Order: sequence, then C-alpha cells, then structure tokens
Amino acid sequence: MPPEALKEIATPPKRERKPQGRVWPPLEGAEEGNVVTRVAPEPNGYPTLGHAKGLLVPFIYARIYKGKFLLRFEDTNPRVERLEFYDAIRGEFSRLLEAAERELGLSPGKWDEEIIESYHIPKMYELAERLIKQGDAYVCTCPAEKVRQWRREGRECEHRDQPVEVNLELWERMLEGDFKEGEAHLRLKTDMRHPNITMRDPGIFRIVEAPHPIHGDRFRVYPVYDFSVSVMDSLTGVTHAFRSKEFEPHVEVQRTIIRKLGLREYHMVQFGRITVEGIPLSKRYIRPLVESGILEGWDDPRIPTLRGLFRRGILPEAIVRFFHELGPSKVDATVNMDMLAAINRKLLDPKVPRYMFVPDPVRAVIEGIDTPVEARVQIHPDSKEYRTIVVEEPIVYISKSDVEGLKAGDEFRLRGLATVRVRSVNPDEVSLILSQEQKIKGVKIIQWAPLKGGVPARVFIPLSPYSYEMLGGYGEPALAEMREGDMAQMLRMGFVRLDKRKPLTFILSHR
RNA sequence: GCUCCGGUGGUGUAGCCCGGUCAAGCAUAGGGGCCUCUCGAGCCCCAGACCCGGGUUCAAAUCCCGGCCGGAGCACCA
Repeated sequence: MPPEALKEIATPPKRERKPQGRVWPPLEGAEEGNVVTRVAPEPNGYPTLGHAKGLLVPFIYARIYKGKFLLRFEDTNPRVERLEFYDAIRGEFSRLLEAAERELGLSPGKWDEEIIESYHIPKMYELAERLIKQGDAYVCTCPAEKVRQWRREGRECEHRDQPVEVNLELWERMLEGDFKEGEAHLRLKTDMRHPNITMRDPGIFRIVEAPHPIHGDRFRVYPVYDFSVSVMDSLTGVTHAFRSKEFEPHVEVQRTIIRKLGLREYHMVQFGRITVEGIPLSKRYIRPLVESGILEGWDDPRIPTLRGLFRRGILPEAIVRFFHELGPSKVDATVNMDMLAAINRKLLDPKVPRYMFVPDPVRAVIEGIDTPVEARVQIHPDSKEYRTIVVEEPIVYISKSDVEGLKAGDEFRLRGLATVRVRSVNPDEVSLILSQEQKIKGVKIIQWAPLKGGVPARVFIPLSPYSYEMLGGYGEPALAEMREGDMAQMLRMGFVRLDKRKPLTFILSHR
C-alpha cells in the first residue's frame, strides 16, 4: 500500500473546501450580454456609503453579465438639486468604478453612458399627453391637503371624470404657467380604493417654480419620480432596475405607468439599505452638523460620505471589496466600520511605509551612548530598505504612554537605535542607560524621535461625528518629506493619511 | 392601522427558487499559539448560528400553514 493511501486512511475526514471568494446570486432573467443596469442618483448632495451600494450592486451585475451600465441623473426636483453635485457624483463614482476594475477585474471600470433625465422632459410631456388622451390621466386642482385625505379615505374627486378635452386644456395651461406651484397636478387614473395607497391615482406631474441647475426656467412642470423612472428605464433599455427597498410599494405604480403607455417592461430589483453602526448616513442628519460647523464639511473624515471616507484614508478599493463581500442582499445591514477597516488594512499593510511618531512626548536621556549616531529603521517589515535617523544628542522623545508604568531597572528597546535600561523616571524626563547586552528579542520595542531633527506633527483621531481626539507629538525626520494624501503606518498606532502639511496633520484611518 | 419585504454564529453574508452532497461555507469581531526590531498585521488552531410551533416527506435551513420578531413604505421628494 503506498504511503499516500495510508495517510488517507489515517486522516480521512477533511472535507474539500468550497471555492473561496464571494459569488453573487444570479440575477433573475439575466442572460450574458443582454443585461442593462443603471445607477440613478439625484444630484442633491454628496454621495455617501449608502450610494456606493446603489452604484456597485447594479454595476457588478452589469459586468458579471457583460452588459451595459448607465449613470442617470434623476434631476427632476430642481428645488434641491445643484450643479456641483453632478460633478461630485461623477467624481466619486468614477473613483469607485475604477477601483472595481482594479480590485475585482470588472471591466470596464466606468459607466458606458451618462444620461441626464431633465433633457428628456419634453419627451415625457408627449407621453403625458398620450395618457390624457387615453383617459388614463387627469389634471387635478384640489389642494394638497384634500388630496392626501381623500386618497387615504379612497374618495374620488370631481376632477377625476372630467372629459379629455378639459384635461388637455388644463394640462396646456399648466405648461403655459397659468397655475402656480401646488395649484394643479396631473394624476394617473388607477383605482382610488386600491389597497396600496401609493396606487390611488398617484400624481405624475407637478409644478415646481424653482430654477433648474441646468435648464434654468425652461420648465415649470416636472415629472414625479414614479413617472420619470419608469419611462426612462424603459426607454433607455434598462433590463434590471435596482432600487433600495423603500421603493418597493412603487413597483406597482411604475408597472402600471409602463403598461398604460405600452412601453417595454423590465425587472425591478430591490436591495436592503445599509447603516453604519451609530453613524448617521443620511443627509438629513449630516447637514445640520455641517452647517453648524461641528463638522468641517462634507469631507469630514468622521462621516461616511465618500469624500469623507477617502479623506480618512479609506481606499476606493476597500469600499468596493466591502460591498462585493456584502452582496446584494435585501436585508437591511448594520455594518460596523471594523469590517471596512479590516479590508482597508489588508490593502494598505503590504505596501505602505512605516514611520515612528511619538504622541505626548517625554524627554529621555540616554547615558552611555556615543553621539552622533545613526539609527537604522526598516521602511517596511518585508523590505530590505532602511532609513537612517541621525541622533546628534543623547536625548530622544518617547511617548508618555510608554513611560507610564516604567520603573528603574526595566529594559526596552528604542527601535533601530539601542536597547536601554531605566535608571529613573520623573514626570517630564526619563533617565536611561545603554544596556550591556544589545538584545532585540524578548524586549519591548518602542518608537521614538530624536530631540534634534524630530518633526512636530499631529494626528486627528475620528471618534464620532461629534467628537475627535488630536494627538500632538514628534515624529522622525522623514515625516517632513511626505506629501499630502500619502498613506503610512505609524508604528504601534495605526494607518494614517497625511491630510495637510502645514501644520503637519495626519488623520488616523484605523488601527 | 394598511401594503410590501425579511428573519442563518456577537456582527455581516452564502445556501433556500430546483429538499438529501449542510455534522451549514466565507468575512469580521472573540480566545489560544507561532512569527516579527511596530502592530490591534501575517500564519496556524479553537469556540460560535438555521426565530418558534405544527405539517408534508424516507429525508427540511430549504416546501406548506400559523405565530413571533425586525425593516421599509403609506408626499404635488427621490
């Protein structure tokens, strides 16, 4: 019997491991090559982690099935939309998609086409007219309050049965500007007693008297969400329209619109929203914090806007990996930053240089060391490259937290410089003496900075949207050569991104 | 209240549609060990879950019924 066979008998049970890596569930009705998906953000703010899911889920499916992916701006509520947000969305989405191509091999890492919904408003007017002529839509001039109440009660108002000619004329007048905002809207005629209240003659066009960021005052009648998505998705060839699940009750409305217009149908897929443990994701909560100055801005590293995350040093690649692993689940997920951090760390760890930074510095005088002396520190544990630090005087900074608990006789090593023994500890100065035996193994190794040449720096530690900690101290001279945006690991502290050079300020990404 | 959707280890997910191969996979967090002139990293190991109750079946995480719990929506916003 060959030894391998024996071994098999001896240790049989080990089951084959299933293939690693996340495999996404198949998309209903999808076939390779015929899938078209889209992301449809409203340019009304800076995109957040929540938007990243809305971007990545349809993108990933589009690429899995070698289909098309569209970016469509849903800019049909001019009151809240601003030009700067179109660009912010383009910019942040691009970084994510490029990262998706690099990380997951989903190519091409960009959208295939950009559509701005507001340019299609004239087409939507035509369709509205068609609905009116078919008797499927009517102009209602009831006040909002009454409509709300009657919808709830399932009552039909007097406008519902107006003749087509009257509706046509009222519609014309809406377009012409005979009505003010709120005075008239076009409603789809469905069923005022439908169990799903959103289905009770939903409004499909309304008047908005606010300048549009692109078109100014060209339009005053705008389609309502349910109408514009349905029409746009159908007209642009979308096969699978993704939405976070709060839109679920609208599926029926949208399907009805499509059918009444005789347009092409498509799949509607819902996915769950994500919440970051304790951190507000929605603009509603973030905005007041920004406006009150509690946050530095929409790119504050304490909030999960994409720009905030990037500024904090979370790589777009990490965000992409994160959502790829989360999958398209319909369950609302509460995630903690630990997961994102863990992914980011794995990306950063192999390629980011190491530096020494001493927060809360305390002077340490070393007896018995000949200065000047050159310390050699490894730039990265896996590399053979070293950096030298010139120590001109026998005095270095070490961190207060390392000093605490030290007592005479304790031994530790100043990384790359010397192994030392404690002679005495005073509140603002530690007295050290060079150890006889310069051992490295078995002793605690700590970071330090030279008294002369040490670079003042600080590290911003995000704690919550409302709080942070700022650690000041000295770092090794090489910190002065870093460029804004560079990533590094501060030894025994964590990964940081250089936020700005004057004063030298790092942001702690995570440990 | 009404409509819809979900409930798999501490957390997030895979599996469920097409019952068996699930003594349930992966990740993260937790515990232990090893390695390392940093570490909360890496490597190895350990522990940890199918909401409850019925039913169908030789067989149920998977199908059916009931319950419980959770989420979303109920705007002339998206």
